[in-house]
Amino acid sequence: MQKKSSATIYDVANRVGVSLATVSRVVNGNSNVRDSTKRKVLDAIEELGYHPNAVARGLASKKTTTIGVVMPDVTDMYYAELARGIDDVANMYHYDVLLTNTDEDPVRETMAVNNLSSKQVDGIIFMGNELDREVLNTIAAADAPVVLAGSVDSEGKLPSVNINYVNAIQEATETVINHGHRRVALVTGPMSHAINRLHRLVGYQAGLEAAGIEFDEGLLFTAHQDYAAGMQIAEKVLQAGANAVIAYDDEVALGIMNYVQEHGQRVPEDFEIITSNDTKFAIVTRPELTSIGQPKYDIGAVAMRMLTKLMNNEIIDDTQVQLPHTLERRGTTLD
Amino acid sequence: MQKKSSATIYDVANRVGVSLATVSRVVNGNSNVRDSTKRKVLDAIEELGYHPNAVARGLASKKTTTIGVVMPDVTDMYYAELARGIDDVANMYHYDVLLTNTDEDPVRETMAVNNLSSKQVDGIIFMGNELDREVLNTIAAADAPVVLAGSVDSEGKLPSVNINYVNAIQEATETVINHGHRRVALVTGPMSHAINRLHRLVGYQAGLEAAGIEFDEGLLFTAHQDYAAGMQIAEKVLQAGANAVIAYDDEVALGIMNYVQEHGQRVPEDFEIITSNDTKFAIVTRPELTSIGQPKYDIGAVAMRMLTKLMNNEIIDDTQVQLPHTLERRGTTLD
DNA sequence: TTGAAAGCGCTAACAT
DNA sequence: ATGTTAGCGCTTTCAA
Repeated sequence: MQKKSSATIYDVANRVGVSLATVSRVVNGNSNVRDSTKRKVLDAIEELGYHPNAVARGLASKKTTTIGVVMPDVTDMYYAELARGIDDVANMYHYDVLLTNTDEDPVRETMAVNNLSSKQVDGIIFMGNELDREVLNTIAAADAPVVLAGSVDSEGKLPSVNINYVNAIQEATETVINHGHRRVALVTGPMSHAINRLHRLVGYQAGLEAAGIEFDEGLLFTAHQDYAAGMQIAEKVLQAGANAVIAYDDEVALGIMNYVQEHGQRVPEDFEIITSNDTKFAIVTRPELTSIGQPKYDIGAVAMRMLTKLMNNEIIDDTQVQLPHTLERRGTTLD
Repeated sequence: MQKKSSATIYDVANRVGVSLATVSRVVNGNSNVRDSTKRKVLDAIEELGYHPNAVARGLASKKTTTIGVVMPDVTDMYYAELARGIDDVANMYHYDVLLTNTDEDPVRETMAVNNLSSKQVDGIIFMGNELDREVLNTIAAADAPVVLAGSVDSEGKLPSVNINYVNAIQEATETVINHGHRRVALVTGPMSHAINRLHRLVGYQAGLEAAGIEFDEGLLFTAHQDYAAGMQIAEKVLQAGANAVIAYDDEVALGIMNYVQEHGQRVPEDFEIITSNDTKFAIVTRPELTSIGQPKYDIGAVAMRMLTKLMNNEIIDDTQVQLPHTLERRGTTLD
């Protein structure tokens, strides 16, 4: 099978009788081309079916107009919605997106970033957990800016777009407490992740403290980010005597909801639930999930927009953006 | 800001005192290198922190080890799960994935494919609807093989991985009819899409015919692929006097379920529902959705595997793969 | 406004 | 086993 090698810029130049440079100029919209020649070049491009080779262009210009997106899992609705925001504004600015799933495995996160920089991406959007120093160095060496979307780094120094997790969780915690449910459990991911240790837990504790409730480590739970894990942890949550739960993931929250309901709890009368991501999952069940409202699409979109500026060496006033969050009161809380 | 230009193959060669070719050989695992020099080269690579530039490699070798994935929407769980299967085996074979959302807009599908081929992807996985002739030609010209995943082309000629939609829908239709629900509605996407016209509708009609029920066009409905659309169409479904529905999308099915329940129907006693994609959405509600079971991850994985063979010019016995489907009987059907 | 020419970093014959 | 030498298709000074 022979590659029907497509026309190159050289063929176009030849056809018209101009130099490569001239063709390159019209292709790239450079103004310094006489209208008549421009027209001739355009015609030749049309006739020859010429399409610029982005790889060659990337090598010559050192810009690939490609960015890398590193995320835990596309099938996680939260990240998928961020990814959609990223992709839309990436397209808007004519960037393509190289996508990698890592399942939050630090080893794969590192490999992903290294791989992306060998592909010479112009920038990276990172979603996940800790980006270790080594990786950061790799990125720095590759001179590709990074922005975190819906993620935090423990030093809080990297450009990032988030909501204020501390406040959001605190408000959620206070909400159920105010409804008289004072045994509130917190279900998050591992405390080794900065976002859980430095944000969610802190907000939770602040909520307790505001109500004068002593922190009880026995009400702290860790669960994987899926429905089955929610079902599983729910048993322990109930055993711990909780009558409310703040969950960090909608599928987990749903697992908990179904489990507790099937074990004699009325939701929300006996047991309240607030979830964190307000994905599509939150509204398909009965009752619907009360949730922290996050502008997920916007988090992705703003992160990507910030990245375009970084890639362009533009000055950015604030690289630590916090978008507003809400509390979407629905059926799993009282009132 | 100055790019700390990283080491090139040239630097490594210089350092060791060998030629570019030799370094290239060890980097690419070519056996024709003496062990001692190989070691020296490896050391130099380590010391210099050399990372191969994939763009340069792509230009020289005409292989980018990148494939393109064109899909309607990452936030659609069905496609997200396919994408995960694709990504996993892509990584397994050391390909990177360039992802594009098209919202099933033919214009954007075309643009996406054109763009991907200008980026010189080695192959494309397409999910969506009709790939028009023009686009197909573009791809052919780019010499990049394409395989459809969870999608069909009206001519049925492109390499593809699917389930047997006709049989699956027919079985679903017969199932509810056997339960005595003979007014069964079909909710799909637009009939302009081959998969609806040539597969789903056909299976539905076959199911009716097997039961000796006459086809009633009034029980045919079109809805967007989301929850709100399901809610909306449900009203009409009820007005049409249906007592069962076969839906092509889980979110749509959920919208229908919630609507009909809120309008006096008991599910499944009065009204049965069978959905098609068996995504995570199917099991989080009460009742859980009865669904056609599709090996979504595998559809993606197998499609990607097939693509690797195609990119490798390997002989493939069957380019029209149909994976087995099931019927997952859950709470929205009787028995 | 246009052209000439030197790369970008690497692979792949072809020699040796 | 290793080196030489052309490119790959394009951008980008620098001249004209």
